[in-house]
Amino acid sequence: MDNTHLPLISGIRHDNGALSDWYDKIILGDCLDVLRRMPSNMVDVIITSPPYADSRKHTYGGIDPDNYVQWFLPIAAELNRVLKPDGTFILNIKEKVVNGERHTYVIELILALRQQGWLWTEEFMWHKKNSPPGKWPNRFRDAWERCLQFNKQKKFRMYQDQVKVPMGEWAKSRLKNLSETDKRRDNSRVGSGFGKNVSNWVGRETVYPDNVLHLAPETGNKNHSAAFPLELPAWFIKLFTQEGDLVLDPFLGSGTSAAAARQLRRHYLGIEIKEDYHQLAVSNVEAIKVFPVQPRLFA
Amino acid sequence: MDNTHLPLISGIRHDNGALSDWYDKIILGDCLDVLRRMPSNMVDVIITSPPYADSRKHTYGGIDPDNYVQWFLPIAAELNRVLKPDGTFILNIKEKVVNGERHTYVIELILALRQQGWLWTEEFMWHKKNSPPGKWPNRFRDAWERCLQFNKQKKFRMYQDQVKVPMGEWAKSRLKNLSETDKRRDNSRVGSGFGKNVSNWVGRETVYPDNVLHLAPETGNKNHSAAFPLELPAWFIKLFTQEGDLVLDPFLGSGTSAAAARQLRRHYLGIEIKEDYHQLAVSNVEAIKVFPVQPRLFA
DNA sequence: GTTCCGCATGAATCGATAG
DNA sequence: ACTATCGATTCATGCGGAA
Repeated sequence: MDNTHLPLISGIRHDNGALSDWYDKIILGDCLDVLRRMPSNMVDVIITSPPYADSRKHTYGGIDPDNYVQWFLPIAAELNRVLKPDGTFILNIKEKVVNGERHTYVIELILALRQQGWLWTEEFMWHKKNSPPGKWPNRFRDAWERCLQFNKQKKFRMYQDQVKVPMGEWAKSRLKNLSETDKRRDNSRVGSGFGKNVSNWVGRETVYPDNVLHLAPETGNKNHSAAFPLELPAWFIKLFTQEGDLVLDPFLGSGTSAAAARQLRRHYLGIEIKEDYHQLAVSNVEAIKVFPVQPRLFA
Repeated sequence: MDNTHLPLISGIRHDNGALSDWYDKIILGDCLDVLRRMPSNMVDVIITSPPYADSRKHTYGGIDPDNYVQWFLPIAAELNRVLKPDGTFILNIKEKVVNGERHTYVIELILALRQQGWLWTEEFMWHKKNSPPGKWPNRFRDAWERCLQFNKQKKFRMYQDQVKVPMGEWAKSRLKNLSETDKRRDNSRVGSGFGKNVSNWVGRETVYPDNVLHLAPETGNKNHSAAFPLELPAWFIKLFTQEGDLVLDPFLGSGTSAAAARQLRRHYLGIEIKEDYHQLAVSNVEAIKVFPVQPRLFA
């Protein structure tokens, strides 16, 4: 595979060189080591889905739920350092069931991160429309995950207009179980808008979303499985960054965050410890076709 | 208003009399006092939405978020005592935003309840489909609340079949085609003595739900605002109790939990400290029309 | 080219059985 | 007794092949 246009760690100066040396890299290595070499206050948004406790034993060595907080805290400290003061950290995570109970490592992590200085600004909810099946005598299948938002300070950048949703789309994604009458009502509303003030309708074409995301997890459409669908990091990237900003994912996995960043013309920096995942990420990010940053006619 | 058929606290013996003395009552009083007079192990399910920190100041005197856990723990201890060993406690709650952050009293409460002996079995998510509009520079509108499930032991009663839902739209197209194949298969198998295919497909007209509830919050159809819509407690009541079981809500508010229990022919016990809410609850519960519990001919 | 249809698959969990 | 492994259970999506 030809990665020459995607320089890896070997091409990076370790003397706090130009920030752009860190742009658009997919680095093979332990994220704690790599993060410690990065300059401070350079990342605009961090979006990551760290290995779930014990669930990727063969991939990451498996983090014991009881040691999860202690394992994550040093990494979070570095994430805090490299993040810009007005940047945002999005943590996609969900506690697993241990011995019939939801384990508490996630909520303990929230408390620990606050003690570390992070502000727990918000908890978004990712509703997984097609969660894996399963039935147990004491439990239904799990259809949601947390997307925890942390910040370094109360004032942070947020471009809410970038994630406004057309009302039709919103209603569509609202839920598949919308009744036919709802759909008809929606259509009739569009039709009945004819006599109304056009500017009113234009103004109502898009609405702000809420803090619940309805996305289907990506299932084996390629020959890999992504932790989350491209739309998930894309949504947060649009919300918290502008074109040319830097998106960091310290647990890149198959590269979804970096792919989303590239597609949205943000710079990306991904770190992945497993070589096969790293290769997969490079390949997946390469596959993203982007227009040149200035797709205009020659002057 | 004629409440004679809904005896209140004054009609209850304080000597641990018959359990049925506590059935179908709506009690005006402080829930901690009332709970302490109740016999142990008598309640099948507890469903409640306690006063939100600081947000009902004029109603409940306002619980400071920083003291929320300490305020709730003694109540939770009594709830644990009165709950049957195989019963379930559902806590509908959502942390409010304080000083730009989600406050931590809810997740601290989870940890404290576990230390008290509760098992944190599951966290259901209530997605509020029509959440009230609102926009802030750093935050979207909040469209979900937690429904925390706690139990006294790993084995608890759960009637999953009672909350099955129709299959998704996707099944219709498939069901058509597969029904023909299924019939053919069934015919061939009838000859060989295996006749379970048809019944399998009949059973598959409904599927088990997941742990995300999609309900619209009750909008001001009365002149009050209900903490949750009737469907919310109804769902948990169907899931965790059978007809004739006892449903407890120690913070009854306008009576939604008791109304749902009555409608589903469960016994109810509601406690409410504010007199106007108490009256409202009595009125709302009275308004629920139910068939007699034993609509049979005289023996 | 479209549309339709069949099929594999996913960050799961429990209870029983085995060591 | 305590840990490790395995089978059973189940929904909705998107891909690929077929009509």
